[in-house]
Amino acid sequence: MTSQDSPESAAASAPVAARAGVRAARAALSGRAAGTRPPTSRDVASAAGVSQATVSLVLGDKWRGRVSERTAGLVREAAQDLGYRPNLAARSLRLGRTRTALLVVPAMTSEFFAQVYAGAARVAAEHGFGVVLYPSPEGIGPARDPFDSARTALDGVIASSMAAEALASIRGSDLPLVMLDSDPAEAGPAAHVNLDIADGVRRLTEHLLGLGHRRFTHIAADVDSWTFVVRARALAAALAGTPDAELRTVRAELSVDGGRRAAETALGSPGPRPTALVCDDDFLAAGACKAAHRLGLHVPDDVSVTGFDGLNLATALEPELTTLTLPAEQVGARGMAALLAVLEGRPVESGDLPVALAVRGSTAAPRPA
Amino acid sequence: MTSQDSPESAAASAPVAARAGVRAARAALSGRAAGTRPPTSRDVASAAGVSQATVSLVLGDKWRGRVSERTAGLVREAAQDLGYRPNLAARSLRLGRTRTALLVVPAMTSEFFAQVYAGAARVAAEHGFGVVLYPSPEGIGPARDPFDSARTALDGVIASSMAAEALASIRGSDLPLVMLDSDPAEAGPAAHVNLDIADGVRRLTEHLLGLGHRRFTHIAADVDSWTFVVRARALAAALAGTPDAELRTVRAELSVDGGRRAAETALGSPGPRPTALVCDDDFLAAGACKAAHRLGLHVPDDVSVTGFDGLNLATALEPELTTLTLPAEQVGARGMAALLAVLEGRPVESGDLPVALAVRGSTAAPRPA
DNA sequence: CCTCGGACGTTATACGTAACACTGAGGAGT
DNA sequence: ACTCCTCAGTGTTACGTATAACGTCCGAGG
Repeated sequence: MTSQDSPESAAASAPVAARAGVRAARAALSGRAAGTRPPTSRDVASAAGVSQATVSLVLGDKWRGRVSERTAGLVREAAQDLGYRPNLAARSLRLGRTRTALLVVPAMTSEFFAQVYAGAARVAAEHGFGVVLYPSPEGIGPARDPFDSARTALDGVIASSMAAEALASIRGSDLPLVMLDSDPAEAGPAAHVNLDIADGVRRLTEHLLGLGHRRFTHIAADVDSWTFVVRARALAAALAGTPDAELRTVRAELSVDGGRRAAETALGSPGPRPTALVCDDDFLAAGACKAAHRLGLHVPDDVSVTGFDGLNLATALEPELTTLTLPAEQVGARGMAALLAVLEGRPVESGDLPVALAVRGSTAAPRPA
Repeated sequence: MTSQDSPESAAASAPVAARAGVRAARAALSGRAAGTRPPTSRDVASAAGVSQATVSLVLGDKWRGRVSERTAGLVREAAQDLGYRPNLAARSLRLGRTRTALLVVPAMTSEFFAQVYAGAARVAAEHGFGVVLYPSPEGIGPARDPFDSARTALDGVIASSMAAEALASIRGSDLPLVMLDSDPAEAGPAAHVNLDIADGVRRLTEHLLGLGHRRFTHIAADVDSWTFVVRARALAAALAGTPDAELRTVRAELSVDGGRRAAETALGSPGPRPTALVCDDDFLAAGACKAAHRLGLHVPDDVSVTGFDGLNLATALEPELTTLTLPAEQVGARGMAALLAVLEGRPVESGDLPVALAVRGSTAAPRPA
């Protein structure tokens, strides 16, 4: 290997020459089939008879006025022939950007957040971005923060306020951050995408008041999250205008069974029975329906039940749930759009997303006393 | 390379010197706060007073017998102080591997596949891998294959057989592939992770036969996918041993409403009514329950209904669904484990995953004629 | 005749990492 | 005294891309 090809390149460049020789040989052999190594921009260049820089220019669409139409065509053809795909790692290294965003949600197994992901991924794909998920917020094994190792591979973060513990370490990094459905007061410098939950709750409450309900119990998620705080506040505010309305609250673990237990408590308590159970999400509402059933009560005639989120579950139940349908896909899409805006230095478009009230079979006028 | 190396390299190397000078100045200024550029292994090296190569050795855990305990400690301390994180793009470029797997599923908004993802991500994280999702198989805008641009950033693929259209382009690449719940006959060279669905269906059928059911209708998913083919086959096979059992099939769009319509057809058909509706998934079963309700039939006394998958939905319904619970998380975990095995050249551990029969309130003995 | 812009490219880096090939010092063996 | 190890590291390279900084050729203008 201590080749003597040209007189003086001697010691230092010997390995270079050797390697280059090997590669040249391989490349010359068949152009592409050698070793099945994926083709690089240099391979395209030599196939097209131009320099690697020109390939980069043409395929990067920055060639107007710098490369002739004919040459550009040659390059594109060669790239096509070889099945050239740019190496993303090399590009990221060179540019210092990865075109990848991190989405942090409490649990992907929730249909709601799955849709948030879908929306974010859709918008991302339209702009050549990818979306990765924060791996298992539930925590795997020893609590090594997975964000830690991945942050060099990210351009920005979109985070739900419900993923509290993950947020701490993310705040520490100086990555652009977009918060979803979070307290505007503490979002700090981060952009945020919010829902007009207060308005939705007001309309839901008016629907129930209009049916004649006066005794409400809020089946409240036992989770310390902005979105649930807002729901509770809005419900209280919406009932405040009706003097004879009364509101109690029972906290529930966020699951079907948690909802069932809370509703059994609410419906079995001494004193006049509530006629409307306003639940913090559709699963809680499903549990509430089960509780009613167990106590021999009929939904909606004995007790009305409302949900929150508008998941598929809402229409799978019998009766179907009256619920507030949150535009989950839109939340994700707007979140990604906001992140892209931040990354490009554009102003973030603001305005809360509307929430839809879906009136279905689980609510009706209460039976007269 | 047409250089005249020694004396007059002046001109050529001038920019190098300038750049290096700038960097040296910046680095010297404050060690890390300059420009907020993330620290590199070279920064760690100079902070620890060693070479970059040593840093790589120590942090890569390949230093036994090559670096003294003391020096290693110094390096680790410096890395800690600077908050050093290896640049993943650079590492991938150097190693030609990305430690990233692609998961291809038909829809993330299905709870089942969300759990598959969770399992895959868990195992991946345990091995320092990441999992990305095939972006929107539903197809965004013009059908530019998203896999196309991303394949250089992947080490392997895990794919559900239900994501048919995406599979074509993936088969073309020579990435290691693991198929989930797919036809062993056509999996080809790919490894696969399968479920013992036939056994589950047999147990489910025996449960129904044991209750006295003889007239079955299969509410079959209107999807051309291996897993549904197996379900249909297994059901027919399990009933074959009981001469007086009869089986009809109604195809249904894979949704609650599809299930409702199919069940209305099944229950409203002329001739003796089926007493058991065996549905291809839990959403179809929910629809079947709604259909029964609309026709004034009681579940399970007038008609038994069974689901498939064991989603949260199954226990949210009233009555709760008797269903076959698929170990979705395990499927994802085994898929990732298989991919890791392939990547490391280890043999893939085989054996079908068991399926659990959950007997709940939606099945009972049929009312005597 | 000289020069001066385009048009059309090319050359030479740098990005941050991992790994190979070395080196120098201090013994051990013969 | 010589070689041969081992220890404890260092110097250098290449991975594939994007881009700043240069050429070169050519026709037109002075």
